[in-house]
Amino acid sequence: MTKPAPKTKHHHGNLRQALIEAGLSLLEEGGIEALSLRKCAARAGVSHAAPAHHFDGLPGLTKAIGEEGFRVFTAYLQGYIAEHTDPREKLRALCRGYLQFGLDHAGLLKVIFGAGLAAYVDDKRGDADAYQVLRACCAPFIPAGENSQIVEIQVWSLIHGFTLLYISGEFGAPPPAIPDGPFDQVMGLLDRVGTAPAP
Amino acid sequence: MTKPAPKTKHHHGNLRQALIEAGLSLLEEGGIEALSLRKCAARAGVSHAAPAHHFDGLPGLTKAIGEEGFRVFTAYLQGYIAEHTDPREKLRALCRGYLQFGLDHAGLLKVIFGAGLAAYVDDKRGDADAYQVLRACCAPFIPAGENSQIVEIQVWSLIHGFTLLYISGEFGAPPPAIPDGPFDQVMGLLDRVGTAPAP
DNA sequence: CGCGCAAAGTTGACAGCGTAAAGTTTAACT
DNA sequence: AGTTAAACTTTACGCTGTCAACTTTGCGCG
Repeated sequence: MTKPAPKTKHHHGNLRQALIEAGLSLLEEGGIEALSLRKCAARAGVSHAAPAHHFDGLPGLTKAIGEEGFRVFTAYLQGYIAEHTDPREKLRALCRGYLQFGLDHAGLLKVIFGAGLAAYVDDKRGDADAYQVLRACCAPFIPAGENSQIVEIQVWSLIHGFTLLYISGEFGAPPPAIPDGPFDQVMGLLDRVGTAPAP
Repeated sequence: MTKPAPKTKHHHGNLRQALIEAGLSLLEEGGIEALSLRKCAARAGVSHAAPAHHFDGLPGLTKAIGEEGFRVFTAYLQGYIAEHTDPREKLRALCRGYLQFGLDHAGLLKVIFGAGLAAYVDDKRGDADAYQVLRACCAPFIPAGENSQIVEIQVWSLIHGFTLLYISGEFGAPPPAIPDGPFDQVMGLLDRVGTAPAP
């Protein structure tokens, strides 16, 4: 399948990517508990010490997996907001994509936010990463002359907290498909974002 | 200090509690990474297999530590809301206590929410646990005839997400004391909780 | 009163983990 | 063709959780 890197292929031919994909599949199958350096190596068909030549230990491999996962995460958000034009619906769709990513890839979400998101954000890529997508969706709701970060942090905190609590079962066993009613009700708080406070 | 359990003291005299407290101190010193069954045993002065007689392995010890931590967490929330009577300020104080607990005991917070909060909630204790405190603080803002859970979930999600993102450094390195301005601005979203949607 | 028995704690072993050092293969480049 | 460095393997070490077997302790019951 994916072989776009003909740089060096002494023995294996594009290990590194094979290790990352092994890690991703381990993550899907057994959650974050199941992720281990040695199992990634075994699944890629190399010895347990081979990854050391491509990553800086387990933290390095985990970071690389997180970077890959962050791209998937970004694609989720972009895919969900794509079908909407109204700013409010767009913001709501962003949150739905956030939650759905958490449901589909719970282990990956923990990897991404386990090391601090800053490790994956590449400022040079412009609006191609998840935080820039959030930023763009929040922009229409920023009151004139106010700190833009406030709204972003409000939205991010709300959906991030909801997603983590939801997938860890705090609101009851989560069905794989998001029930529209309750989700929309909770996210109704977003309708107040950026508006004047109630009297 | 704490010796309220003279049940059995064959050799050690209240191991179990000693193991829990060892785990708590390990958590404070080295975060969740530093918590291990063998280190707890060593710190309590017993062999590495001793904990098996008191807990069901590491998961069992972790759960017990989480229960203890949950009591501290509850005390934080109660302490912070105690000094306020206005419902809005009470709700804000609750959130401040939540965040401050996360700052003071980051490892403990991860233990508590790592296994699902439901493991620690004891319904019989009435309003003495953290969720009941949250419930009580949300009660004044529930619109007549509406599902009370919605507001609770909104508040919980917002402060939970904010706390986790804050302590993991997503908003920049967190100072140990919460800066009032930004915190109040973000929590300003709470002022819209339970009010009619904006036109 | 003393005996037994179960609870509490110790010791030793095992598999799995991450990591480091040393050795071997392989490919590329002069 | 020979050298050199990267890629990979092998071996080993310390740490982890868990299990089984053994020793000690002290309570309760005949």
